[in-house]
Amino acid sequence: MAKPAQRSYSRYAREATELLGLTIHNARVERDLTVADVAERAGVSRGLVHRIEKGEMGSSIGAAFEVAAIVGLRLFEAEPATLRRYLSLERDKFTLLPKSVRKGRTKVKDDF
Amino acid sequence: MAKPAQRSYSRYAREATELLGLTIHNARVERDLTVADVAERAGVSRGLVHRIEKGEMGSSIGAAFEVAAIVGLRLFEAEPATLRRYLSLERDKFTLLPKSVRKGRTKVKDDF
DNA sequence: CTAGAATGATCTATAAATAGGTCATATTAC
DNA sequence: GTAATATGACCTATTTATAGATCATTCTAG
Repeated sequence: MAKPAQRSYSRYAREATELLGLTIHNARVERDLTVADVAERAGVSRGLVHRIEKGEMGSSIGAAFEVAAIVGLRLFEAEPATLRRYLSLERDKFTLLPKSVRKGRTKVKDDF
Repeated sequence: MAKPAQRSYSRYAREATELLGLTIHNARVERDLTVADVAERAGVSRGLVHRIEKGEMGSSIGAAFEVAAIVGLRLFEAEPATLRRYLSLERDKFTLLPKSVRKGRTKVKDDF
């Protein structure tokens, strides 16, 4: 009962995915790592690394981020310790506020 | 002949995925959008949006980035136009240089 | 030039993600 | 309080991604 297939994506999402792939590719080349090297370290196949670098939308986020980490990319432009602080901040963001401060639903336009 | 299953991920990749999910969640709540709203706009199921917000590694990168865009997140901290410039830069990064500047393979440590 | 290596693409069987439903539990509105 | 809504979790059928192989091409080293 899944969808008939053929997803559509916004331009922004497509370009962001392509940018991630290109950045991974460039970082890998700069570090003189082969696709096979990265695939083995990430525990995925050579073809998957290739598709991630191509920016294919269907790749799993786990594999993509793992590969990104292996080639030395810092997601969110943050070092591990910094990223951990961000995590704590986001985790606590709404736990203190009562949810009732969020009142009426508002229409938001798709401005991307 | 796929792998027997049960992937393992680095801590950095796991935390980056969790941070993305939390940030999406907080952005959605701030905009007073329901999970169902976002799911419908993204063309995915309610459960998938939920899993993305939980930071599950198996979600597709396309779905995750689409949802992120819908709740107003700017991946790579870039507006659409800026992201497009980044894309161009990354695309051209190595096309000018001869590949022979990259000489011997170097050992790189897994420092994350 | 030739030999070797890396890349990029395609194919098939299998594993995994997803849709879409249901249900239980908050949470909010009344 | 009750009703309505949102969330979170679970299940199953189906779609999709992935592993692993092969092959053609491009790049590199000699």
